[in-house]
Amino acid sequence: MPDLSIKPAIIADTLAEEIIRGDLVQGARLAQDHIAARFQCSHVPVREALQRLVQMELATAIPRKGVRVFKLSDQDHDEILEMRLSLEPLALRRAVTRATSQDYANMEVFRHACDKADDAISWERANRLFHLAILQPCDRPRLLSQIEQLQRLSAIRFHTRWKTTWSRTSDADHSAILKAIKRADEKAACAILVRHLSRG
Amino acid sequence: MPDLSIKPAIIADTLAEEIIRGDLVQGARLAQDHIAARFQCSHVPVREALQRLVQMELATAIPRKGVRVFKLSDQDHDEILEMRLSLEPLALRRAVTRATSQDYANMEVFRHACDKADDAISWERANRLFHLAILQPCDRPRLLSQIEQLQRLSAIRFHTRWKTTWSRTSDADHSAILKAIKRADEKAACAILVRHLSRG
DNA sequence: ATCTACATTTTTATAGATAAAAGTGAAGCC
DNA sequence: GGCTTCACTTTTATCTATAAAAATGTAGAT
Repeated sequence: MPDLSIKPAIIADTLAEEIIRGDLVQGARLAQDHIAARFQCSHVPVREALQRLVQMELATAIPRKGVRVFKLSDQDHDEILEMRLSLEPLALRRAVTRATSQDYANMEVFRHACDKADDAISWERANRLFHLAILQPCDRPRLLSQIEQLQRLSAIRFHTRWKTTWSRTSDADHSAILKAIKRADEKAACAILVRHLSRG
Repeated sequence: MPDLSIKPAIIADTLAEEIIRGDLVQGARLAQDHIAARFQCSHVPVREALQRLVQMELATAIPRKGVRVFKLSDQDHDEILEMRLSLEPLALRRAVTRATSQDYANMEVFRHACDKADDAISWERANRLFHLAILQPCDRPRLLSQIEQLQRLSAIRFHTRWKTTWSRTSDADHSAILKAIKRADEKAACAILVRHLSRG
């Protein structure tokens, strides 16, 4: 969770969500003055916000030429998937052995939110939170935040591709993963997760 | 490679190296005015430089309280090693199948630099470049930069622990890895790398 | 009509000034 | 003596202004 007491954090947070959703089109220019006017501040905090977006890989900066919304190529997507397939099982194995009933409850919340979602945007958000929730108990902060970043990038792709054709479905994989986690079956949980992500 | 035409990049780059080497002690305060005076600029570019350090995980920021040099715990080290053991083989497998003779030559340069190094700092630098060089041909930019970050953090630990007791040695693992890469033996290359990293 | 050179405009990068929050320390009180 | 309060200092966060670089558009030449 970013700190929202500081302007750059607020601005970066807002823009990040818009980029993920596809409200800001890939390659679009992010001009300092324009954003400053929108958030009613000078462009100094905007510069810091843009830097945060660059660090999240949601934007690309070219010195003295400005920053643009990140363009996600097919090759980027392959790489991201590969990294997720490597890191998420790593986190999941640890999470399975450490999860408490409180953690289970938390996972269920987002599984439910996925199934109940009735538009692509809210489904994707819930999905992302679910996939993070099942890994949360792993107790590896930097592993989690790296995965979170990859999941955000995956979300961009989802929105650009299936935003319009999305339709509500109950996700069988999600419940299967949850069941495996609850019976502390790392092997099964990881296997299903890997299959689930590969289909993405 | 960071762009050095812009002040925040220059400042961040310099401070990063100092943090890695341990010149800046863990937990030490990074005050804007002080750094601004040192680099003869206002504190606006300093703020951006500090943000970059935070993004590299070389520093920790607390809003309205300032930023301090990152403190690396034993648990952090475990996590970093775990991630490296997961990501570096992933990169290495791809690198092995893609490496050209030009790449081999590049790897040799840094292997040599390691063996020739006669102080801990230059050895560590060469070592880091070697470990990156063997993965470079993988053609996965974000995987590489993530690994680079983890290697930087490993370097901090090296310097805090073995800076004083370091003595020159020829690294058998390094040449074994290179040989395996040159005969396109992914399995062996990964196995040696994993063992090599685990001994840390 | 197209290209080049130059002037104009726009945008980024940095400086300097100001506001606001946090830290510091001394005086007074229990 | 130790604790609290309040003024003072320091430091962070933000704004406004300026410098510098890039983009844009126009006029003139071929």
